[in-house]
Amino acid sequence: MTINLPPLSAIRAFEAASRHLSFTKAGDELGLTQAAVSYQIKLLEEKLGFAVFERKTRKIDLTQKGALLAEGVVEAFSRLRQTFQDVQDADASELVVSSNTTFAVNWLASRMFSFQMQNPDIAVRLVSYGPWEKPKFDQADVTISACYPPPKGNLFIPLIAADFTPLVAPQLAESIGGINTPADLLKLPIIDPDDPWWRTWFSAAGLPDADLTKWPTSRMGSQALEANRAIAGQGVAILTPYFCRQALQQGQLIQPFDLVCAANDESWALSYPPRNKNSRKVRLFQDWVVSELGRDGLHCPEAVLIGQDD
Amino acid sequence: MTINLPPLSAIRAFEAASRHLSFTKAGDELGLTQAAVSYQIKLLEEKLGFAVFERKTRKIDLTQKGALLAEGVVEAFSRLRQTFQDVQDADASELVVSSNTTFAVNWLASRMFSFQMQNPDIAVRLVSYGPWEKPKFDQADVTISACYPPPKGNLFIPLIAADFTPLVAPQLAESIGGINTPADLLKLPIIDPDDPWWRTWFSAAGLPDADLTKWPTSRMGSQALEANRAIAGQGVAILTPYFCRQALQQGQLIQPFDLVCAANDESWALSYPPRNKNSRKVRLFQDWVVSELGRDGLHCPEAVLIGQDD
DNA sequence: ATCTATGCATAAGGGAAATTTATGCATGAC
DNA sequence: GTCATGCATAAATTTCCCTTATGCATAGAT
Repeated sequence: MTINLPPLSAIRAFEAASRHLSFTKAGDELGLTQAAVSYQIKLLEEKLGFAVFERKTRKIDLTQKGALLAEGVVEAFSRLRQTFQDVQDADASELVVSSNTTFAVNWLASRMFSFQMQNPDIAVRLVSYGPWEKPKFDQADVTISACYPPPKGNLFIPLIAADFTPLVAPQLAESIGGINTPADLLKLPIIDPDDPWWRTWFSAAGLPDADLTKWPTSRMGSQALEANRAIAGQGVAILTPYFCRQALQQGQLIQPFDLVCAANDESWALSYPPRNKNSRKVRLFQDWVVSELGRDGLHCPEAVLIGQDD
Repeated sequence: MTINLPPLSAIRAFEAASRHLSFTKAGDELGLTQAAVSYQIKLLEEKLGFAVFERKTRKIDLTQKGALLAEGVVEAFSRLRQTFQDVQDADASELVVSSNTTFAVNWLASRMFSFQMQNPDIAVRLVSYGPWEKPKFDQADVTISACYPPPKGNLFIPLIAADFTPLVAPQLAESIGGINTPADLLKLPIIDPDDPWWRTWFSAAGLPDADLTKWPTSRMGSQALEANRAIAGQGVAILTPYFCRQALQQGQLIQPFDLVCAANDESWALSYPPRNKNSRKVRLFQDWVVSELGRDGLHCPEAVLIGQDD
């Protein structure tokens, strides 16, 4: 099955030289000197044991065997180039974005249209993952994640601080005569009481021992679903205010306390493997995300290299 | 026309890895370590901007794009291998021998059959060149020449000293009452009087001023033709005794004088370009020539490298 | 005929890139 | 839990590829 080929650089030089019938022109095409091509051809002839070019003065011709070789070699390289071209074209035209559901629903979904209008040559495929899945950093061109640090070596841009505070529908707050102290919250149904954010927030609010066990476990899996239940008046949820701007502005939800906690490691961030550093589609997407955030008054730091693995 | 391909060594590693779905096995096939393949694949992915393999535990799979690439790349390499295989097979099975006419007629012709019997897989093409042509060292696998030194770098085996002495048909010698002194030769027609060998020989025989101009110029071009004329009694020729062994043994020719001159640079020799150093067919031919000469009691020195150009 | 420009060959030297060695890590099998 | 397998990674080394600087031959021009 496996015949030993001569050195591939020699074959490549031969391929170009056989098309141009000139070492000098072949060198130009390959970005090499004439001497380099001459060297490679000689090497090839050495390996093969026969001449592939006849050296005339100021021109070269393929020998008979050289011509036979050239035919197959040129075709093989043509096939190679075509293959890479095709796949690279396909790659350039499809952007796979992996995002956790929260970000996808609260942020991406409503804005993606603008990206697609700006970049009609790029097809976007959005792959979201739930809160119990790990982001598939390696299967997407770019990933938006929280909680999980990207693999070492990835490029990383913090987007949005994952801060949180209880939010509640105004009618529900009224139903207990208004919410004045953190303890008042415990009079209401707690949406997703297992979310560790609750414990963090109650501790910061001076109630480290708040009993959160009396409500049934029901992790929703995304802030979008929790927010919907809160808006529907089914309970009080712990949410990131930025994602609920609209509901807050429109009065569907209110924020009873100024106390907003921030998760340390759990900011939303955009990241991608280093091989995409120069990828056009990834750059376009990153720039678009950053500019969208800018329109909300949020400014993102530069991309940094992740130095440590999880 | 010319798309930049990723590094060819990376493509080669990918080709093997995509067939084996294993870096380790690909390394084995290519004669590399697993680490080298891993490195090359990573390099390729870096250049392309997307992954070609999905790393699972203890196995790898092609990604979607990787699979597209693999198809074309494997085919292209298959084409390359086939091409080189075919041409190398063709090369191995045809031996082109360039020889001057003298050696071809006097020596090769009658013996070539034995070589072909010993090596039925090798087709021999004999290209002879006349005395006024230069040997085409570069167009033959192996060249047998005299007078012209092979190009620098060629391998070179002296075969037969080009010595010479006048030979004549016995009847012709009788016709002038026998040949007793070198001057007697001048009473007979001189075949090919322009051959510089005559001047050399007459000088050595004490007649540096022998007048050779009275016979018409007629360079025959090969000892075979001159020998035939001598045998036919048309004159006296200056010939290499080794090539006329048969005629001398059978009494068709006689050698009037023991004086045999040797040409310095003009021995017959076998030579070939250095790229054929390890060529099977050339080695077989060289060994056969040497052994044939050995049967005539002649022993050849080792091959030497030509250090100076003509 | 002489001169010039063009194109390939060659030698020496430098340097980038490929490869190896020596690890580490994850996981599937026992 | 332990071992074996297979890929990843870092550092060091080596290979060999390429360039620079020449030489040489000759076709074409004057």
